[in-house]
Amino acid sequence: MTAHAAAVSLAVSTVIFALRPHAETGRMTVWMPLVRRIREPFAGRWALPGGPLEPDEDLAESAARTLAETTLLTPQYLEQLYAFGNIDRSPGERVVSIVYWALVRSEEADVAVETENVRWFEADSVPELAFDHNLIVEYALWRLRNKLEYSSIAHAFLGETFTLSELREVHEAVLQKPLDPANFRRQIEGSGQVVPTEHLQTGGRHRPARLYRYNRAANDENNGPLGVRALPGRTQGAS
Amino acid sequence: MTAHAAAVSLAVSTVIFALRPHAETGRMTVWMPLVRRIREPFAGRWALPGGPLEPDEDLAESAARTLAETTLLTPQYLEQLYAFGNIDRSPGERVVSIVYWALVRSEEADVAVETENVRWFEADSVPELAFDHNLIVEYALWRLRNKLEYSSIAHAFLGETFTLSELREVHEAVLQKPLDPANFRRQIEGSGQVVPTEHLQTGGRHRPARLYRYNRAANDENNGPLGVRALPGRTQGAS
DNA sequence: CCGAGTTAGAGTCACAGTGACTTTAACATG
DNA sequence: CATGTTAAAGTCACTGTGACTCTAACTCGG
Repeated sequence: MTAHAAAVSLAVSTVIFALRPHAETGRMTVWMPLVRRIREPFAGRWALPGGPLEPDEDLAESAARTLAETTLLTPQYLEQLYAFGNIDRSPGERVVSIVYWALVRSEEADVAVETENVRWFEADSVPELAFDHNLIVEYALWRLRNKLEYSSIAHAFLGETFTLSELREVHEAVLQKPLDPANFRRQIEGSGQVVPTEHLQTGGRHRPARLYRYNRAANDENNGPLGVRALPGRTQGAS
Repeated sequence: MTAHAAAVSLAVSTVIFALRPHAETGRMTVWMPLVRRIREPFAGRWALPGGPLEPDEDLAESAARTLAETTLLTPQYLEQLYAFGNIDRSPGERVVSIVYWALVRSEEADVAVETENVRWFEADSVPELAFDHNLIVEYALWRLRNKLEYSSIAHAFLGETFTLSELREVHEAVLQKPLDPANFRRQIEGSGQVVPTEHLQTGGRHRPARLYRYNRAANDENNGPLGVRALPGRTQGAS
């Protein structure tokens, strides 16, 4: 445990997910912001936002910081994904990257900045990235789709309150398949992961839909000893 | 990503699980080997086996090496657990620990060495450990019990072939509850995660039991892009 | 050599959850 | 005010599961 300063650098990167309408079809799909590398190796290539771990910050803090610095976004959900540390993953030097994945609200992603060096890509068709970041993106997408089916993280893409149709749209966008509205309603309501409010959403040319709110208490139970929280500001991880 | 040598040390530790009979009851329970620290901080305390990451080895390699050096064991299963990196988890210096968890066969654990500085503990009642290792053990146990229910890792505790009763005994030991033999058989056989051999195991004072073998092909599908393998020697992780 | 004891392994039954589908409610729009 | 649209509730057949029963095939004690 008592290591002297080794020739191994430690970096923290983050895969950021948001839902945005597809270019042509207009349907919601999964997008992520990438940053252009300005130095070697892989100068000019797109890569995940991140940077070296500062000695005075926790891992999740570092992820949130670099995430905010490059994209000006604040995540609704932030969880550690994996530590990538193969010897040859960075040409020339040895870098171990601890990667986080984050979910941001769609409305926030809509007003996100796009600059010369920050651009949004559809998660399923990112270009060839720097380092092993294509593998990382693939793994993060797999985790997102996996976790959506047994956990309740979909609300992190939405606002404080939402209709069940909106929640279903999130599921459909992530899982890339249509879901039966009636069955979806039955499952979500039965799981207790959301709680109905007394407000309805009118305006559509149809019957008004009830607004629901995420039920934190019912979901905190199955998170294990590390207790991943779904709020910004509060960091999670080891104690 | 291009970090200069920071004041952050990087270590790799491993939580090793094996099944051994309980001291009094004789029933199988989950055990783990711990090593006694011989230097500060926490000198004298028990801790997870591990050490600093060498620049020329992958993360999983480092886990397997320190595991073998201290306990002389070779794991049947080795998977990354989590990266612990809170600022104050190690007094005085900043250490980020990438923790793996491993499963070893029961018969191998039976002949494992016990020295002054290496001792086996029951996983549910380890003493107060060094650093945040109690939290790490708790999380690893949670992952083990969680993953046993949706994946097929139980065979890693057993030999090449095994009866369904032996496999059920592993599940009962890990989950700490009895399972109905008939229902367990139905589920395991239906899942296709094991395949029957043509051999029977005689010798018990009852009807002979068929020996089964782990079905690698049927289980490799749902492991995600990282493809966690269940064999020693072969390392997994990022490419 | 036989009966008792034990576990292997197959089978039964009631019940809960799910996918596919139908029906009614309540809005906006033309 | 008729029409289109989605909300929300309800129906039905099917599947997997927990609890349980029954038969098979061995070892061991007498």
